[in-house]
Amino acid sequence: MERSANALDERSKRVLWAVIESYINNPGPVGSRYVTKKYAFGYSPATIRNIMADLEEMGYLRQPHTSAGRVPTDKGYRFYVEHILEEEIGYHSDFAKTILRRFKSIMQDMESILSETTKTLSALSHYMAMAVSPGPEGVTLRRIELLPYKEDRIAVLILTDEGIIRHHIIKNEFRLSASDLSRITNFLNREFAGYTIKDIKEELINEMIKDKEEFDTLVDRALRLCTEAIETYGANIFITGLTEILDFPEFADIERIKELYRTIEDKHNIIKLIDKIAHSEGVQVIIGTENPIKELHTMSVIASTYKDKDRPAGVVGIIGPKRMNYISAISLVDTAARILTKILEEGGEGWKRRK
Amino acid sequence: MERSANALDERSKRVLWAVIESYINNPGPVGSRYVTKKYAFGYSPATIRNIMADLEEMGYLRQPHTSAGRVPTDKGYRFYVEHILEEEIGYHSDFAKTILRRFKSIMQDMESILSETTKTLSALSHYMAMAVSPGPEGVTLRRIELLPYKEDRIAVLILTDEGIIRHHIIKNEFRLSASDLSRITNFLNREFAGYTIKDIKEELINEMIKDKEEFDTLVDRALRLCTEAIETYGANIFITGLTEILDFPEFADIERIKELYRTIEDKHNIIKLIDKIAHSEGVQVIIGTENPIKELHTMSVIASTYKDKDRPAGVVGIIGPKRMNYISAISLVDTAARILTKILEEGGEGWKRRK
DNA sequence: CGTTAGCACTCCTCTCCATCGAGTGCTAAT
DNA sequence: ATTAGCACTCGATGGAGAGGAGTGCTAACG
Repeated sequence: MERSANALDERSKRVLWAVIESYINNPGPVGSRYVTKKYAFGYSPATIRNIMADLEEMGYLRQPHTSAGRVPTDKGYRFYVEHILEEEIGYHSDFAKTILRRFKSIMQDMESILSETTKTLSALSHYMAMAVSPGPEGVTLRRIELLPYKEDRIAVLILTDEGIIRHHIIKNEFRLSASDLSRITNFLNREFAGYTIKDIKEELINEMIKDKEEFDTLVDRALRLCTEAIETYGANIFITGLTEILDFPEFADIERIKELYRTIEDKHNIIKLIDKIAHSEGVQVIIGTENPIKELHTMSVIASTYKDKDRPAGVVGIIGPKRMNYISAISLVDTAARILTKILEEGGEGWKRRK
Repeated sequence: MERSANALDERSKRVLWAVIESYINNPGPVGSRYVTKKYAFGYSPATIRNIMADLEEMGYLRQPHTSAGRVPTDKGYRFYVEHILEEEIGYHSDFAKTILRRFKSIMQDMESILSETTKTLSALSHYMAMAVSPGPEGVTLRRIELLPYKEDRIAVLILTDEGIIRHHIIKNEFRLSASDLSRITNFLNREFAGYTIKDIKEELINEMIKDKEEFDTLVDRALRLCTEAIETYGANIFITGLTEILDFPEFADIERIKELYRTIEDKHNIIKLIDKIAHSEGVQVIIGTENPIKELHTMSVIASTYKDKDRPAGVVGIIGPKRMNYISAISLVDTAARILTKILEEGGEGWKRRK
């Protein structure tokens, strides 16, 4: 009955698949009899038990306690999603329709779109949804405006190609007049428009401050002013739909909820996760302990990057229990990423109206 | 032993006070013996029992079940906070210091300040904190800017006296040029600066659209454009610190947490609550069933309005279990409201630097 | 007449234990 | 290799009983 440690024959695969599907559809360990009833394999429970014992030995399943049914391990889920990912991922047209309809009515800045996306995504998937806006390296400055605000304040408006808008208030340290500001604005746009925020932040400003002696004081002041506004630029994280997953039996334990809530409230935590996803191609599935965030070891994350000019811009995804409907979740996330990529593409040409 | 239905003699008051304080300090019904031990009244438990029975009859206390200790009713808490409110409310200087220190470093727009305020408030009180930014009727337009953005988009920037900044993207339906926009901007500022958003929304625009024939088409277009941007203006609600109250024994029940979370996630819900508070003077305490929101019947809300030009602008407050430390919570909320009022006052004169 | 000691009683909470049932692992038969 | 049969394990369920906190009542007291 010995079989090589990692090779799964066809029959084992089918049983493993059956166990995982059963477990996803209703919680609680799945037993050998249930599998034989639900899936007509043509084997008796005893045979299935043998196979399940093998699968356990190989690390795909485990027993919560002796004489309970089997439950998939992270390795088991991994097997399951690998097979899903091999298939063509279905474009989720319901989702696409819903979300495009919403966008048509708002047609707002990118971050409003991301916020709407997470809402739609969590409503349709019944899991938590998250989205991350492009970071400094993925955002190209289109226009910067310095406007006189209050007596000693200036409002800085940053408009980007990606449809992200940020405003910022800075002190008018040098008591610059409206016409000064207008001149500075022109200068800034001439110098910096078309560069990414990251480039502006790291290279240009440093460089120009270095040989500032060559410039007149107004330019020097312009650089100092916009430094503060530029430096605060950071990606925004949107997370919605905690209520959606609250009813899953895996959150019957109150400590779990508290832990989860604390984890997502601390958004810096999520950054770690994003890095892992941002530089990979296609839909990423992170199961349980594969997650760098310890608090999410009981959860699965499905995420994908959306792109701008063929470079990864931001991340969109779903967070749910490990026992989640991977097929529909993967399809939803993939669709979301495609839509966001499309919006950015069209945005580059001026956000043409969809027909 | 009968005594008139609502009059509390001095001794009863002292006992009631003792029971409530005991209950606030540690959960679980408080018994007659505990009271005599902890507070040296000079009476035996039996006497206290009699008094407590009277207090129960009058509706200030109740028994969770026969032969348990007493627990305050909402009426009991009401008695308690009325006495607190009669006293001079202590200015919470720790809080004031902390928050002013933070503001000094950010010195940002009003909504960032509100966001920071809730964070500090929840961290210091260990309850949930909320804040509401001024609504359309409390916000005076200082400046509006229309900037060409993408090919067929215009970015609208709204700057207000209260330090609230909003940006909005609208369609450039009329293919207006940069110089058109600049002329429109001038026109809008000339006409509307100094009015509240509400006034602009309701009266001015309607009026001007009515006799639009008298105006040239550019003005007509200007009005239409800014209508959309103005109309979306709404108050923002900030709520932080759910994690702070998660550990209180009243949330040992998982359903309670879910319910609470759903309640605060639906921000429209909170609006109802705000109305009740916004038009009252001083610190408001809303105990349990006094709350118009049914889901908050097990909670208490402590809130106060902050003002701008002597008119109520927004609301800041704390949400916690009924069994909460009212004395410190009231002091914190009062201090927060005063600070925000002060910031708005100073903002009116140009956000002068604090010395 | 208010106050107090004493005592029976109530009701919650915790723990223990028996039962039940689902599901396994093993063995022997096919 | 597969299967039927069976003993066994372990969690879940629920009832019984002990323990304890606290009350309400009564009768005695100053």
